[in-house]
Amino acid sequence: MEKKISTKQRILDTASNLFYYQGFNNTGINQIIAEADIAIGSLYKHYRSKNDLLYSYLQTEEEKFFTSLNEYLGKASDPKEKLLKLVDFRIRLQEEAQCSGCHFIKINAELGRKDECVNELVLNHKAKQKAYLHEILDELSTSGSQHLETSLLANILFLMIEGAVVSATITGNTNDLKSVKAYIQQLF
Amino acid sequence: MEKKISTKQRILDTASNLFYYQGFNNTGINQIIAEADIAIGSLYKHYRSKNDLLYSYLQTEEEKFFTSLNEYLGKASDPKEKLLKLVDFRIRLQEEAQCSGCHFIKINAELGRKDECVNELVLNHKAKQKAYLHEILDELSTSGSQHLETSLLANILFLMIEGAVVSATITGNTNDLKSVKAYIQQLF
DNA sequence: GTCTATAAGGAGATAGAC
DNA sequence: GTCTATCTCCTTATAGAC
Repeated sequence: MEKKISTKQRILDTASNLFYYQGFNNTGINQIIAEADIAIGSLYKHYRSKNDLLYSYLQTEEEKFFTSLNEYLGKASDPKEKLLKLVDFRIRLQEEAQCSGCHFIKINAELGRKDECVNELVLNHKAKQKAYLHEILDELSTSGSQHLETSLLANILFLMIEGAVVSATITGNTNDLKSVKAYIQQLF
Repeated sequence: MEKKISTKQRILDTASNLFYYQGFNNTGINQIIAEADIAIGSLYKHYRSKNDLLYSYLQTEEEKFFTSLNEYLGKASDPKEKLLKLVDFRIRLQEEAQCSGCHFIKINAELGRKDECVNELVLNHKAKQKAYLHEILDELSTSGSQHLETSLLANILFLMIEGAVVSATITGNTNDLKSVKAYIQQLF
């Protein structure tokens, strides 16, 4: 017994794709309702405004990100392997998305920090990514040699990956993400 | 004899600020002419379209960036000092701009790679930044010990800085750019 | 809950007077 | 070269029928 995807979900899926691939400001309500094949009245019954749709989009992406990441790393136990797989995860995401970048960086670039709700979601997402890296590096420093202060190194690795994802958005390839992998290989 | 800034220049300055601080898609022609205090007819005598204004904006920023950078590094001769000053330069730029990020990364995030002219300007700017870092590292590897393949290290430093500038846009501070400086201090 | 019709305003761009 | 007036289209959002 297959359950039909709800209208509300279909609206969110359509809007999410458009926001991500062509930008929030470049996406009109009319295009969303046309591609979701619904009437405008239906949209505003489910979502108060275009901004409400944006918040739902970002919240969903936040949940999807860490669920998928944990799933992807699931088997790995060695911290170095975890680091490499974490970068692999980002490579896979970008290759699946035609190198369209990070949802949160893009929204921040479009809207700045003015919308408090959006900014909080972006800040929170990035803080969680950084904390995730810090956890992995904690395992590394207790099991092996201590190269650098763990906190600084976690920060630096985070920034490298951020830069490499942005570079993927600009160049359309994942070469720089692969450079990050090569650097991690040499570092530990 | 002070020369008055031309109307054309004033249009470009106004548009550039608006594009940078509130985004390209968030900036309307009406706002540009209002803030530049000119009539719409005048704008279209000087620029064919809003896109034409965008190209001029990016070209000007490209020139300003490397002119200012060379000026800032002018005195430095030691390659390690050059690296640190290069990051200092980015810190200063972000602090002067209330951490509003990189002109080119932001435009790429808003418009993607669809507009060939914009994408070429962004790609070219980033390639020049990377090449600049490579040059400095070449001096380092001939004068001192060779830690890593120069090309990979230049890449990695570039990505770190890119990530730290994006982080400044998100957090509103330059802490991560300062982490990059700390990392460079330890690296060489 | 989904629909159509429409409001109210802003977008980018052009014509033509001065 | 600068101006005003205007065109056409699209924007987000609401009202009210079914």
